[in-house]
Amino acid sequence: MIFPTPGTPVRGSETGKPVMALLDLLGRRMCLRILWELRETNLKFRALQAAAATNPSVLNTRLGELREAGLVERTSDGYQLTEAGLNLAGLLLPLHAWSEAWAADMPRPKSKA
Amino acid sequence: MIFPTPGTPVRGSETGKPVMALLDLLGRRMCLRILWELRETNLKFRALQAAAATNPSVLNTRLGELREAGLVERTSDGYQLTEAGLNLAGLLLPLHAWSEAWAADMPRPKSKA
DNA sequence: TTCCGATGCTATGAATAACATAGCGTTTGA
DNA sequence: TCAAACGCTATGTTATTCATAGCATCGGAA
Repeated sequence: MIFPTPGTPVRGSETGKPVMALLDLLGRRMCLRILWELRETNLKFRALQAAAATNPSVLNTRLGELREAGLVERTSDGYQLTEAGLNLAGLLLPLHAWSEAWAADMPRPKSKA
Repeated sequence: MIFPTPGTPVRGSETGKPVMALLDLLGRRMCLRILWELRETNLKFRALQAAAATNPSVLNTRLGELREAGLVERTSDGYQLTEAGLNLAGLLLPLHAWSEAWAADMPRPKSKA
């Protein structure tokens, strides 16, 4: 599959704009989740697999992409975010608070209407 | 497929935590992209399809999910973000600047080493 | 040195989702 | 009243993901 890289076309965009490559990358299964799980701790392969409740093939594929993208690196202490990865994860942190407000506004889950 | 809703299990998490539902939702193809394209303008179905360079079935599926999630609504003037959707899209805006810095740090696309 | 368990994957086949394209029924405007 | 735009749905093919099994390596204990 196309590897999302700034400067080259990706799914949904031929322009090569970095943000398009990023949106393609982040839109792949478990990608956001991996960044989320690693945001404040290193995790080894199996621990990450358990944390994200995924299967090894998808995990390994995503990890390969994230390493290629310079967001994740493998150390003797497991996978961890690079400096760039940490910066990106930092941008994702507000999603937590947003999601709580979102949940509070959603009548469906507990059908309290 | 499981519909990501706060309070119910989603792919990758049984906890029902809102942020997990959100990460599942955002991790679906074209979901981030749709939010991105609608961030500052309404778009009708076909215009959105062209903007995101996708096919109508995926687009329609995602739009259904996003409308269920209360992030997108359909008006006589096309699809637009709800207030919640606008708030979320606002959180995504910094990705643009981040991606530019990311691209600048990546030696690969232009192999300038 | 020989186990054993943990680790980091790879392999495989089935299930699911996405893709590309055609086209249908309705609305809008001329 | 006709044509173009619109919002999709349908269909068949391809790509991705899922679930599970299993293998090679490594470190530590016996």
